[in-house]
Amino acid sequence: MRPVDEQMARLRRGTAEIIVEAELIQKLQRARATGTPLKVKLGLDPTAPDLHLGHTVVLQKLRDFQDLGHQIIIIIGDFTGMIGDPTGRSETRRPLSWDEIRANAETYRAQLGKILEMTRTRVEFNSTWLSPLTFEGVIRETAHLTVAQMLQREDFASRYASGRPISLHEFLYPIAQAYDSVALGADVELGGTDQTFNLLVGRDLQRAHEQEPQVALTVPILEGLDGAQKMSKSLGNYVGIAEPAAEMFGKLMSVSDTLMFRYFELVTRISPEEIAGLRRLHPMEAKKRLARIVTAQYHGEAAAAEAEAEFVRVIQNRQAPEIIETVALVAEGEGIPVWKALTAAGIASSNSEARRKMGEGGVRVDGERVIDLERVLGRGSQVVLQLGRRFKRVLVK
RNA sequence: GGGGAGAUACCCAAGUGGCCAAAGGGGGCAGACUGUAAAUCUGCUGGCGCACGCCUUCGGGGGUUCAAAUCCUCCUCUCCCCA
Repeated sequence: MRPVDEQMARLRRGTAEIIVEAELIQKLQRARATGTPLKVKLGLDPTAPDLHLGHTVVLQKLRDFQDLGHQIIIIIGDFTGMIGDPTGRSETRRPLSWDEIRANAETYRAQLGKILEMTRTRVEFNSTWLSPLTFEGVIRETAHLTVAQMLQREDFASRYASGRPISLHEFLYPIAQAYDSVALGADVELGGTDQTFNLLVGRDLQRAHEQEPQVALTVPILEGLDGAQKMSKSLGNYVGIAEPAAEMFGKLMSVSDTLMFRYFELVTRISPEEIAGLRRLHPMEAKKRLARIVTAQYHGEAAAAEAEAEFVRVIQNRQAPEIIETVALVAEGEGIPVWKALTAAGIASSNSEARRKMGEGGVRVDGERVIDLERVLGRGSQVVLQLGRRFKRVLVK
């Protein structure tokens, strides 16, 4: 195991907060002296198995621990998933079936492999120890925490203050997560800064069980493509790591200049010095580098290069994409009206929208703007339909 | 247990019998300008072969009325105050 100083240097990078840093140093020292790796835990929600760049921030930190020779443990929160981490919006979720959980876990495994070394990664389901907890057991655990403690959580406090509902079971989420730490005897738990409270409850509960409290290590929350809210699938402002290369590249190019450097910092492994250098480039060039690096990370260099070429072609040079999906449509009589073709090809979500967009000048047929609602695509014609950034090649039969 | 307030479209929020497919804002989409950035400006933002027409939508059911988001009634959910 590397010297503690060296380990700490790596672990501190890109970290938001380490609670308590001195304790982490102590743990590392002991681990090194006894040759016992630390147990480092990260919980994942089983309901949304599509990882996005937001997840990669914490996963890369987990990888750091792994590289430093520690035991990393992924907890699939199949049990806690039934509760749903309190966000104010989410209600109690529909419990997932075992098959769904298994399927999601497999999806995870495949995606996690892009960042972690899966052969050295322990994966656990928290239903293993949470399901057998009796009501009596739950009472015993909840008795260790107080309502005042729960209200320290910002989300609860603000909802309580503004009169929005807090379901009782929502209190149980942090407790269940904390119990995971107890069950594992975790030394460190990772999470985004929004997890700080939950991680701290873990410390409290471990103390109550006379375990050495875990160190809570948090990483910054990555802003989504909108640059404002946190990246999340439900907000639709995310870049999934399993997305096609071209899409990934395009999404990253649409990020704001400010956000771009945030992404350089949190999503790539580039050193601060290099990032400083990139600031001197034309922002567009720098952004292409970002898109290229990230895309290559998940799709390989070749695919990233191709994605960039496509970007230049379609977006910068305003040409039609290299590959456009072809849709065959059935003509009615002489042909099919453009607006109807737009809907049928799945470019517009309704006929009304298609007509509307035509009127607004947002529709092109073979690159030529078409506003006339009467315009018909004749039988046997083959054209490229375009609404904004959506392209489809249409074959009228 | 008692009293009060509330539930409106993706979100916030106005509307308290017809002029309401429902103000305004946010978000989103499209266009202009660009570097598919940001900022700005413009248009649109329930569906229907498009029709000052029809259908669906103001928490859910039932009712009053020529006409209901608006009135009555029951139900479900939420918040506040008192106990």
